[in-house]
Order: sequence, then C-alpha cells, then structure tokens
Amino acid sequence: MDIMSEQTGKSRGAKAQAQATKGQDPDHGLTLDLDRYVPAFITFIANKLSNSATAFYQRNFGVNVTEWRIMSLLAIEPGIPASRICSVIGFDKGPVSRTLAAMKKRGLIAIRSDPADGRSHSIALTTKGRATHDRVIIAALERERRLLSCLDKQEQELLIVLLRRIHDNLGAVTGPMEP
Amino acid sequence: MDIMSEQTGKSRGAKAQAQATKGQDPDHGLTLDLDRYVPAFITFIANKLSNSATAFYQRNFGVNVTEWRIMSLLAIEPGIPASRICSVIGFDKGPVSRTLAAMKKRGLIAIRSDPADGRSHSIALTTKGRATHDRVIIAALERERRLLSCLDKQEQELLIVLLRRIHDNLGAVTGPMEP
DNA sequence: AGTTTAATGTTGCCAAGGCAACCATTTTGT
DNA sequence: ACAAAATGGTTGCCTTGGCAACATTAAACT
Repeated sequence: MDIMSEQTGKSRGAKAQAQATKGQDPDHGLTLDLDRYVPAFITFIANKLSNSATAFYQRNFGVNVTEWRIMSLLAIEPGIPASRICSVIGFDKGPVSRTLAAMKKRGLIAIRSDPADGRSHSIALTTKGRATHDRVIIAALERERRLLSCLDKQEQELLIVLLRRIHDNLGAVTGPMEP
Repeated sequence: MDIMSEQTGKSRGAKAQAQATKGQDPDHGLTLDLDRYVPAFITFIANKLSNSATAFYQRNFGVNVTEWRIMSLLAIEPGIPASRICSVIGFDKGPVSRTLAAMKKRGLIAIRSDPADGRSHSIALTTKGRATHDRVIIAALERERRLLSCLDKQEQELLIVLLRRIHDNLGAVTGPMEP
C-alpha cells in the first residue's frame, strides 16, 4: 500500500535516538512515531496530571480530582442538575451520582429536588464547600501556571484554541467507525 | 464552544441565574474559566479518546488500548524490558506486568530473560502479535487523522510541538508543591 | 570479602470510572 | 386518556491502573 511505505519512510527519520539504548532495528513495516502521535501525548499528559492532582488535592484538601472538578463547576453554575455535571466534565452519570452522594454526606454540597420535575435535582455548594473550593482553586491555578510555564503567552493562547477545537471535534473519533 | 446550548433554564426553576453564556458567577469570588482551563480540556479529551479506543480495539481486534500502546512500542523497539515500556507509556509497572503476562498467555509477545541481568527481561512481539499490530495501526492512524481533521497541517504541527513541550515539562507540576 | 543500596518485576489491595439494568418521573404519540 | 418512549438518577458489576510491600538480583560502598 501507498500509505504504508509513505508512513514508514516518514517515521523512520526522526526515530534514531529513541532506540539508542535498547531497541533493535525494527525496520520492517509500519510503526507509530511516538514523538508525533497525538493520542498518546494527550493520554500521557492527562494521566500524569490527574494522578498528581488527586494525590495533591487529597493530601492537602481532602478531595480528589473528580470532586474538585465538580466543585469548580458548581462554583460557576450553582443549582445545576447532575446531568449538567456529566456533560461538562465528560463523566458517566454513575460515578457522578456516587461522588455527589459522598460530597453531600461530607457537607460540601446541598441537593434539593426540583419541585417542577420530580426526577431532577438542584445541586449547589454549601458554605463549607465554597470555602474548600476557594482554597483548592489557588492550588489548581498554580498547577496550571506551572504546567504552561514552558510556553509563552501567545503559545498558551494557541494551545487553548487548538485544544478547544479538538474537544469540539471529538465526535469525529468517538462516533461510529469501520475497521 | 459552550455545551450549554441546550435547554438552559430547564431545571433551574424560577431562580435560574442565567449565567448561560460564559459561566462567570458574579455573586462570588474566583472561579475557573472552563473554556480556558487546560488541565480540564486535556483530561476530558484523553478520557474520551481512551474509552472510545478501548471499546473499538476490543471489539475489532481483541485488544484494549493499553495492550495496543505496548504493542505499538514493541513494534518500534523490539527487545526492550518492561521498565522501558513503563517509562514510555507512563504507566505503573504493576499494570504493565499484568498486561504483559496476559499478552504472553495469548501469544502476542515473547518474553525471554536477559542472560546478562537476572532481573531484566527482553520483550518482543511474536509473529501473531506483529500481525495484530499491523491491523490495529491502520485503525489507530485513521482515528488520529479524524481527531486532527479539524486542524490544518500547520496547526497540527503546532499542536504536536506544544504538546511535546508540555509533556517534557510535566515534572514542573507532578513534582513537589506547597499549598 | 560483606553489607547496604538500588533496580527489576510480581502481587495484593484499592480508588476511579464506564456500562448496563433498573426505578421513578415526565413527555409524547395516537 | 393511556400506552410508549424519553429523561434523570441510582445501583451492581466490571476493567483500568496507581501505590505499596515484597522477592530477587545487581551495583556500591565500605
């Protein structure tokens, strides 16, 4: 195939240093160029960020990163239902439901049922939840600042724009696909 | 984009504070701007990508996304030890060890112990593993192509460069930090 | 030498989070 | 009006993957 030979030749060039230590000469067939494979980059970065964030927030504020994400959204949009949380943070409603129950039990949020719709609930931070939020956000912004400290202001803007475009284009990949 | 374009005033009842467009809550203090908060973007995108990839690869090729990542690395650098896999894909050695055991049992990889170092092992794709790899990579590249289809060639290059810089800068955030 | 220290994997344990089945309420279609 | 479908949440079950304790071997330092 054309794709095969083209991609193989392309990725071979930038690869020499990667296998300096252990890799044998792999050169038969198509391989990924891990220095340019975006899904791997994004997953790697996200995993490290989430793990590190959960460890840090848990240790210092007693909340994990999922709870922090929910709190940050509730600070922006008080009174939203759980379904809104799911769509914004991109999580399944199962974990969100359980996390909300845990946060309510710890007094971080208040849940009152919607009088207009017996299925829905209105969720908001309590005073305690807001106080926790106001402490965590300082650390969160500092973490983001450090993460982006390797980019100048213009590059940061560019990254945000590109990530937003990718974010809005996720349907092109998560949708149906034939093998 | 704002995901809020749906029925915004639905379950917020009469007190729906229409922070509809941009999510700034004037009543309170500091809040995140979720349209510009990079950690949230990256996590969201990575979760959707990984979930969708695992579902797709599992259904069509019988491998999950972790196994695929390991396979893609083994195709590039045959004969590496497990520690190398951990550092490249950013996973803990525990899951990697278990995944390798499962892949060996299914005949996808071969593991032989290093005669020079009794602790280390040399891991490589079998013929069957390589055959699976050669089928999956077609889908993987197509998925990446779709993901990036919202960017032109220059923007894609830019994104790769920026992500690599972030990737290499992760230590600034995962390292020690005081609250 | 011998004793500590470090590195490689394996395993136990646990939290995070997706999926599906389900219940309770609308909403819709006829 | 009433059955059918859709919607919001809850729960059970499962996979993924991190962390820590451990065994084994290699390296480093007396």
